[in-house]
Amino acid sequence: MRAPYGLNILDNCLTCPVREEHLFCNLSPHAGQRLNEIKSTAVYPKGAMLFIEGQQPRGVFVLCAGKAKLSTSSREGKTIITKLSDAGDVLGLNAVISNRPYEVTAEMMEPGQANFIPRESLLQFLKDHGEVALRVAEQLSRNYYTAYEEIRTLGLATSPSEKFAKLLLSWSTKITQNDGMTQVKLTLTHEEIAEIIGTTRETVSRLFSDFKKRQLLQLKGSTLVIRNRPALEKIVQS
Amino acid sequence: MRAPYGLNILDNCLTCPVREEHLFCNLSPHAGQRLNEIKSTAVYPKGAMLFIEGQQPRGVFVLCAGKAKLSTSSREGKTIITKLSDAGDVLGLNAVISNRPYEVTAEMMEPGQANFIPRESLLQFLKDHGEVALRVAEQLSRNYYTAYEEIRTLGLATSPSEKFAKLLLSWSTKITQNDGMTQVKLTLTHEEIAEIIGTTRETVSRLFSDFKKRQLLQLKGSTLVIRNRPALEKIVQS
DNA sequence: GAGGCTTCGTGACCGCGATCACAAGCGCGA
DNA sequence: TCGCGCTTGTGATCGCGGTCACGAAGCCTC
Repeated sequence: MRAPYGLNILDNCLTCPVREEHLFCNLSPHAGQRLNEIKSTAVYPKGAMLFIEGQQPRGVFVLCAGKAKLSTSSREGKTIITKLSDAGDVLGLNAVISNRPYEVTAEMMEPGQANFIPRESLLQFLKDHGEVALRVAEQLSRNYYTAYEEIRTLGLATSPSEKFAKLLLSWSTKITQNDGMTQVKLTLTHEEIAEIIGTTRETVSRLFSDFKKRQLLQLKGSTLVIRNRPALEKIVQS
Repeated sequence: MRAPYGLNILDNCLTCPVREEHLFCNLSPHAGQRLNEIKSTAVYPKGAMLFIEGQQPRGVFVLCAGKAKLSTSSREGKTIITKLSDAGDVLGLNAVISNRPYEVTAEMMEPGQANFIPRESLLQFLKDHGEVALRVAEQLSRNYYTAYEEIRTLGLATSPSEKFAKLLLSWSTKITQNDGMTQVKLTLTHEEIAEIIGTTRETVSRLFSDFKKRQLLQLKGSTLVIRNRPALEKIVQS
């Protein structure tokens, strides 16, 4: 079975083998059944907007395949990326729970697939299944921690190099290599990195040059090799 | 009845007349009763730390009287204040729900009183009363929004003056005067304001002078008068 | 393979705000 | 009331990073 955008449709992406902490995994059979009834699956091309900052919350999206970036921007056009999401993440939960407008824009960075659960159905579902409500609370709590980390980064780290080092480390912890080094596939443009750490494209460019010169990292094509983690950690130190 | 620190002890500060959205208000009689059993009340002097960043979560504090500041700091000693709390606020909820260390330090800014609910008791209470769990989710969602606003402020507003204006406006919306102007009791030091907007004490001093010169605000003793809201809003514009 | 669009590298400049330093104001307790 | 310590005002300096400007290098389409 072949979907648009060269993507294989996943049969039921609510059952996620990977993420233990996933909101809708390991539900009771009854709850799982009910969830399947109220969800609907759709496929999105690169650049698709799942929802846009300021819109009334229609519902949540459970990302099954593909990556999405969450961002917010000021009137003057300055944009910051607050989170990169991938399969398993639940998007729009805060807005739905608190019935406020989506606080961020969710844009697909590559073709992907997501389950949509309308707001009213979800709220009813949570009322009927109290045990899931507590898991929602836990998920919201995780969201909060992520946001909180962001505050620390933006508020406490003064220099762009500090934030850059922090970002690199956050990438390298995900995929650890057998030897001391770590390599990550670099899918972001300098512009996007700048929007994550709150600086300009040019500064990111200069940071890359600088860090290469200082033997902290290395670029093989689009693969980023972290060569000296301790030194990066020393730059961060917060 | 007279408590230490010149504070009148409140009889039962879980019943709050003011805040409709309060977590533990308007509970079912049974739940309210149960809550009363597991909570304990204490009185704190100015400067008391309810909990400290990094500590294992012992439980939540429901602030009944007094103000508290939530802050986090880096190893180098730089500190940011993430929130000012007053009566009705629930502190430490995120840490308790997700069982992670307290992410901030909560310090009393003036003498006050708080109810303490131990972690285990609270979790059991939430399991027994599913309807309260959903309200916890809503509270967490509000916490998230607050954090999110902070991210926008720190990440999108470039200049200190922008953040300062934003802060002033957030104060002035709370107490509106009959004429165009608003006045607020200023209880924070310049140092603390600096820690809120992420700049230095000197810059805050200069901002005050500057804004006074530009007729945006005025100081009568410790009372801050906002004289030109539209102009402040124009400075913010994000 | 040629053209055009996005992304990236780098130099030059400059202004803002951090830092340091010190004096003056203010409040609070002995 | 005095004096000490916490606050606040303000000047001088300086370096980082934002901004502008341009050219080079990928990369996808036709």
